[in-house]
Amino acid sequence: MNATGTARARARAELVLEIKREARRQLAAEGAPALSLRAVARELGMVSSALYRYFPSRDDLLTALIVDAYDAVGEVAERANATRERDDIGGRWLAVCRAIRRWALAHPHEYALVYGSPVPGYRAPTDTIPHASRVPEVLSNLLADAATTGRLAPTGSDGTLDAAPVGVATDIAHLVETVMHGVPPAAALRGVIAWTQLFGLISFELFGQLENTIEDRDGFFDQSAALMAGFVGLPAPPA
Amino acid sequence: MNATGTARARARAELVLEIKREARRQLAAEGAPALSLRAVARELGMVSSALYRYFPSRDDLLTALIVDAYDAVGEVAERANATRERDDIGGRWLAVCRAIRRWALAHPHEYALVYGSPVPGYRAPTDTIPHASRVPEVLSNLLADAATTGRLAPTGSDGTLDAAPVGVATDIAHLVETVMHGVPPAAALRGVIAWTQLFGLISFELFGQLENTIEDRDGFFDQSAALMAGFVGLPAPPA
DNA sequence: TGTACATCAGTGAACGCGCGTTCACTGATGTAC
DNA sequence: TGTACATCAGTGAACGCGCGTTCACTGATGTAC
Repeated sequence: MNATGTARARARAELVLEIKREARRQLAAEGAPALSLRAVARELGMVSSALYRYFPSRDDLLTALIVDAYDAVGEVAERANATRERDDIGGRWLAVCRAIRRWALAHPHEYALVYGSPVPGYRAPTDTIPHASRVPEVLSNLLADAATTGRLAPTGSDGTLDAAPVGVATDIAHLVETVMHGVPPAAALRGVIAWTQLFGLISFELFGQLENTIEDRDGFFDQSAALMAGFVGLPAPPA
Repeated sequence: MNATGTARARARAELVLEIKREARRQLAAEGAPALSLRAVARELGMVSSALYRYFPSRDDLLTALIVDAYDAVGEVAERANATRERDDIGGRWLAVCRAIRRWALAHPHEYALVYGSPVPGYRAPTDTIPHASRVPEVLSNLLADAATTGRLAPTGSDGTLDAAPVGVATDIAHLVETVMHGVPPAAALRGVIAWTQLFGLISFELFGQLENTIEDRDGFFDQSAALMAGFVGLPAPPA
């Protein structure tokens, strides 16, 4: 009865990991809709019904994979963010953008699982929300750091949202309150837009929309990250 | 043997349409991976093997749906573009963006079919390319019109891409040559970025990433379109 | 216009497959006294 | 420390289902003379 529990509990925890590992392998090979409990069990040398000791249904296994994927991309974003000096806002921005893209290219099916079209018939439970928030939080912190250290260039007028409908102003105000402390509303709005651009570009690259248009994917991505930094008012990333 | 062909040929053409219509209905209800030839046939009151007279395999039916979806979104973009005066660049931009989004919201599964994660095991044939190009072409024409009528604001330095890697410069030069006639490279680059942002935002809205973040979706979308127009150097859309 | 033949649409049965999930069971591990 | 009982992991068979695709066939439509 030590910290890691009984032998049985430890075996159980390990098998949960192995099941997810094998499921992730099949996800990478075939995509989410083709993921099957039976195939996972087969590969693990178990009988399919045995999996029900660990996951009550296929959907629960899928949920676990989604949570893991969000955590994985959240973690690479956090780590990339931490590799730069806190004051090196431009460097942090570029590093985070690149890290997310690198993870996406290395794990295209896991990326698709969370940022692609929803799996039909599957409805994500609310437990995934905190895990999904890790990337937005990194970006929000970055913006907040830029704002509070005076490194955020003014974007139009005085930073307020005079042209925005009241609904948008409310949404942005809420974001500023909760995660983007000290960020002027105009910059916060642009930050959210940059966030959608970042994932839009990665999805386009991964899902084939850049075919025959942009061949220098690395170069284009860096250019895009630099220009979007400027759009938000962040200092230019180091070249 | 008139222009529409024999009775048999006309019946055939109609049935092809009906099959696609039913397949689209099931797509909307269940999503692409759940689309089955048998279910389509059943709903049409035919035996499943009869469908093979019209589509040699499930993948061919899927390809037909993809082509139709690209054409549908391309057409709404073209029509929206045509509703404004040719010189009303800002108005055209906003109208096109909104039309694409409206179509996406009305046909989420068709949108996901072409802009979402690829269907596993399905490899799109090259015949889809021209249909996929219709939206980019509308946006490119819009940019070209802005440039040639002097309505494109300069974006940094002299419009050249001095900071861009050579690969990106080549890609952009190719775009300018083929579809963005007369557009300065710097603006063309920003145009492509805006294109990725547009679809990134629509995908985020459709696939649930804006949940608990942006509630005023309409307002946010318009704000985004306006700010991205500015980013590219286009005139501000009318409020 | 009428007939003989070719083309095509649609049928129904079958092949072989894989899936998620349930259930009664055996045997091993853990717990309480 | 030893024993009696409870908990849990994994088995194997089964249920009921739907899928894509093939194939030999019937009967209707179209074509050539």
